[in-house]
Amino acid sequence: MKPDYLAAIKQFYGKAKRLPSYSEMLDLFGLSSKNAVHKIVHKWIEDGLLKKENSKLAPTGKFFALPLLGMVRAGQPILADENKSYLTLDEYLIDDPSSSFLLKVRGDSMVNAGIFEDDLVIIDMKRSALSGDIVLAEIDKEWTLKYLKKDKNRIYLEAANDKYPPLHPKKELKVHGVVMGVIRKFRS
Amino acid sequence: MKPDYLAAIKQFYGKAKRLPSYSEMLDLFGLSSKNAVHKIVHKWIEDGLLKKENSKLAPTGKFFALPLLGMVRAGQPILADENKSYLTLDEYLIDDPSSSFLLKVRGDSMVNAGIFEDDLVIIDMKRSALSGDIVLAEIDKEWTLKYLKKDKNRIYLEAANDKYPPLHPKKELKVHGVVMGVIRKFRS
DNA sequence: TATTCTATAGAACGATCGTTCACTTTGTCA
DNA sequence: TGACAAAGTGAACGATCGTTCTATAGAATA
Repeated sequence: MKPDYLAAIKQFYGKAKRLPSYSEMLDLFGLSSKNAVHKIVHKWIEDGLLKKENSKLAPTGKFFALPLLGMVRAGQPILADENKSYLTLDEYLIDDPSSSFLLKVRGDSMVNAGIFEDDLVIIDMKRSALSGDIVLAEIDKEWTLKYLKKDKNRIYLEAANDKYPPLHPKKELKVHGVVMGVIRKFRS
Repeated sequence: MKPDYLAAIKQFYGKAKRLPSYSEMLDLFGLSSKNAVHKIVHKWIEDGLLKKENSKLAPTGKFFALPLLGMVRAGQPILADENKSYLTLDEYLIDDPSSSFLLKVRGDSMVNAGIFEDDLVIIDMKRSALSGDIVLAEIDKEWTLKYLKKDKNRIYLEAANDKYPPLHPKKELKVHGVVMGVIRKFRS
């Protein structure tokens, strides 16, 4: 049974958020020669898992991203080598980390948009909101998650649930952020 | 206008997936003394953004994770300093990266579970599926995304859409993975 | 203006870095 | 069995690392 060096270094990166040095890999892999490590790393670089960037080791997307498969109806969903695609959820969903945050959803006003209670939505505070966007808004001092709509010259909010009527602001309507995406966990 | 060193290093990490060395920070920050960098980094360590791990620099969760806010009804959603919480989407959704992949959803058979066409679902191939889980299954050579149900001793599949009837396997039913979560992007 | 504080400069240091050499062991296949 | 390839050992190297020292410049304070 050969030791799985790749699993070991991935686990290290997962915990430390950095790659180990060669010396650390000696311990990690249970080896005693840096040359052995050097060869292993060299192979990973050739495989495109790692790369040398400014003469320092860094992971590529392939190293820690997940493969993305397409569903082929009535066939096995396979990721052909040619059009392989990998992505990390953070990169996929978050455009600007410095202006984004997550919000745990309360209420059922957006169920028709597929946003349920306890889902997490990613909010970008710097994005300019377009009509039709789902936004985090403050309408007459009340905060809520709704569709932003424009009717002639008036701006108002609309739920994605027939139970709730459209909301027209009496005094003011502030948009605090645009909902970029939603994530929901089924199992833990 | 003071240069925003933190933004610079975050941008570096976002691109390279590693922290820069002190020498690289010199360029990055436009400084010419490593001592200046050393003090800046020291401050970040004190603030809990970075940490020394095995005498090497590594980011903490606070460095790159997003703040998670709770929605307070009729109040501003605020993250109090005491119960601050940060998380990355990858860590939140992916339990075991080595046995997981993403699948782009086709069809509307799971709309009632809030899974729409073109959503991405995270599939874990090693999880054992429980009754009621959403699974990626192969039923009589056809691949599909459905609820896994158990009726007495028989196992079958059920859509989350009234349009579709339950599926009982004629010959075989293989579960290839459990749907751990779903993500949907509204804006790009 | 004089004083204090903070941020940066500049140089020096030992420690660790990754690379490379020659050599040995192990496993595979004809 | 013999030959070759793959994987690991062990030592040496210059380069770069992060730390620490003292010194200087500018802003803040009084």
